[in-house]
Amino acid sequence: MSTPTPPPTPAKKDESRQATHFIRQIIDRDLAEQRYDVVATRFPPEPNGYLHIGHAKSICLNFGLAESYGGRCHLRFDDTNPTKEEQEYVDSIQSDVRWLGFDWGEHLYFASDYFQQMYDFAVKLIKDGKAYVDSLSKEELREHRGSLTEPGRESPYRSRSVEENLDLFERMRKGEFADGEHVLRAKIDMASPNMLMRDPLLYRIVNASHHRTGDAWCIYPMYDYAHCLEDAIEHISHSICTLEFENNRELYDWVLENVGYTEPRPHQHEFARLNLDYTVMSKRKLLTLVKEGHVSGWDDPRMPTIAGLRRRGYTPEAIRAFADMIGVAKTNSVVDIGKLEYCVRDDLNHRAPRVMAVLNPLKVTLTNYPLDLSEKLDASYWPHDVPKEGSRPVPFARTIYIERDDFAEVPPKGWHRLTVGGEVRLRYGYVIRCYDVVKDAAGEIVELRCSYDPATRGGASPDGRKVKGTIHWVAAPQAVRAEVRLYDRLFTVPAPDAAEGDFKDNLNPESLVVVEALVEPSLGSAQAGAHYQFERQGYFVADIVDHTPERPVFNRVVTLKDSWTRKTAGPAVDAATARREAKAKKDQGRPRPTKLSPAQLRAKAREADPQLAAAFARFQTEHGLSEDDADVLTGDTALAAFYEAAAEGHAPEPVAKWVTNVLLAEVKDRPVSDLPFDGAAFARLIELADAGTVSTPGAKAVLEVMLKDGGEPADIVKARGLEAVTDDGALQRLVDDALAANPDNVARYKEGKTALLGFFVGQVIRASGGSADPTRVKALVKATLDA
RNA sequence: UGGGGCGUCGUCAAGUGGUAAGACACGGGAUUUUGGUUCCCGCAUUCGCAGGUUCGAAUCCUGCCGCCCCAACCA
Repeated sequence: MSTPTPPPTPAKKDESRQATHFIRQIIDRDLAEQRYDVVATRFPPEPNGYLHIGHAKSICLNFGLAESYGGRCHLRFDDTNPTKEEQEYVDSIQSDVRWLGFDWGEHLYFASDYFQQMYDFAVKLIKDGKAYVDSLSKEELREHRGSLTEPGRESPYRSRSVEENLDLFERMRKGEFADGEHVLRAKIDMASPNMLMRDPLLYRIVNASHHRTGDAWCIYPMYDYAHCLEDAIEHISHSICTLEFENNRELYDWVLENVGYTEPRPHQHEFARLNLDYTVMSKRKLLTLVKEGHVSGWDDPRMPTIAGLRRRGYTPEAIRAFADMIGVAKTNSVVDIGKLEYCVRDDLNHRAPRVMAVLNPLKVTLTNYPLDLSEKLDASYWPHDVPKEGSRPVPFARTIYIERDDFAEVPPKGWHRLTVGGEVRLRYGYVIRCYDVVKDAAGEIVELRCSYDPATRGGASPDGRKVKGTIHWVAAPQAVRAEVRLYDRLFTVPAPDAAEGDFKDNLNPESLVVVEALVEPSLGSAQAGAHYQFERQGYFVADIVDHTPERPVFNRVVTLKDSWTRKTAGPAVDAATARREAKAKKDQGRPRPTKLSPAQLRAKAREADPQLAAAFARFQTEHGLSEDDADVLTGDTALAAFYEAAAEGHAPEPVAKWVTNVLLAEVKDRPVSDLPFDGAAFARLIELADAGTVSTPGAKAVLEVMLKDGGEPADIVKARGLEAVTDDGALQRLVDDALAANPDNVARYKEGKTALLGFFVGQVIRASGGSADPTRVKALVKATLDA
């Protein structure tokens, strides 16, 4: 034997990769600005169901962030609704998070532990006149809330005195009222365009026993009131949640500010939740599957729950790799379930020993094998490319079983397996040849009669003969019977929750197929939870619940990638398309308010203000501006005035372009009236650029300075040395340097990659500190390159 | 009186005025006693569409289009 192949060096893969996503950028910024001393995140599940793979994404994000920034991550149960929450869920959640490989240390918290503090804050809000007890019925409340397009109406109880509110709220707490009789609301704004700000409910009466606080409380805080307080009480720095809470952020901030929290305080950031195709992810739907018995429980191996994936045989490492792979962003997306499968294969490949198991047995008799011979063949647990040691003896016999699929009477083109008159190698065994097929009365093949070649023991080919196929097998006398559960995706369509009708209509009837398999004897001693690769078939795990030495039970985690049968792959509608189509159907006829565009807003402003309307007309007739430019410049008075001042005594057209394209981009939402310079100064800057005294990028640099400190453009140009460099000699030297520094790109340019021209121009302009005149640089670069 | 978000390859996803990263999937080849693994190679002249600004635009401006979220005493 030569030296064992060294393990592949992971260096290449690991060196650069610290995924930087928008949340990391926010944290980096906050840390740089010293807003927080430590990064503190939290994973805040409500204990009303089992965790699923979507939660795993959030767990990996929150705990991963804390770990990588040397901070902490809390596990906090958001248990503010006693009617839905149970201790069973509290326990399962903790065990799932731990199984995934994360540790909250001493930071285990419950929202219910803060009920008194939250109550006290509510009293403060009442005393400050910022909260009131409302006594409207549920229906009245809804009516008063208005709609997406109409403002709400204030409740008649909104003006109750502080004393009355205090009294009522205390009596609510004491249990003097029935469910729904009163609520505590924040006094914000019933006309807010954000529905959540229309005097949101803070507390409701729920006469129910809580799984932790028992009957100590009969009023419970609402999510929007409670969650931000939980974060603040725990000194969370970055409160990360999913996109559907974007609208809640305004209320999150309102509550914290109005109960008196000041910076540094927690801030909420939202990312896109995970969607996977061919499954459902909502707790409600998962609960339905469990309750109606479509699956065996929360830990059914077909469920996307952590418990289900664990039982299926997924590893924490695979799930974490998956979380890394899919990234963190704000785009609503649906991830291909193939990525999850890739991750578990990739992980199991190097940790699952190879064994042989026949799922659908076909009897084979080796008619020239001595009747009295009994031998054991040595079979490695690992393929040549997994750097691990270990093997087991596998008994061989005159009668063996092979996979029914590995024989074909009429083989398709490209068949590598057994056929009549053909040869195939038995893995670690012998080369055999089939010469006869035995069928029963129904025409079903019941046995193959083959000969074996004694010279090929161990699968060798001493005569150099080419044997294309190698198949797995088990010796009949020693074969062990095992239950094998073949799992497949739970649904037959990529977006089951979007399709028409009930999502359960799309359940895959073949998501579980149980077979009685014959496995090699070494599997008789398999331990529950142990992973194996059944060669050529897939990865399997000894079921952690049902597997026993007497009755082995294996779950299929995932099949092997199969480039032979794959060519029959179906058309595959992608999930996003399916969802979209279904949604379009659902939405038909439902009135939706349409958002006013900026153009409409500007038109409205002009309608309301005759001065603006006049300016709009004047800019077109007197200044000769296009309707578009005139429109943009007359959305508000300040901008119109700024432009008009700048245009005074200058050519209007370039001024309009500079204002709309350059200035607007820089000031964003800041009103131009706040600028530390006026239109006239801006006009002088444009003149400098027009005259070629400064280049365009140079002028933008000047504008940066003016935006910050004001000042006279010409002075800034002089002070910063921003005069345009137009001296060809100096420019040529810079060009030569840039070309010399990038020989590869010069070569690629000459091969036809002309897009690189911009690259070289950029290099030269950068080298000049932004003062080189781009037009000249471009000409020089091109001439030099083409020479 | 509506508001808040999002559109970059089949699927995820970098990119923040100067060469459209990477991964999965897919196609081809090499190695292979697993039709597995591994290794090479290929795979967006273009970033929802259209105008504009700029020497140069996925990135800036304008318009249009599409998608998601909000009217629970759920979270």
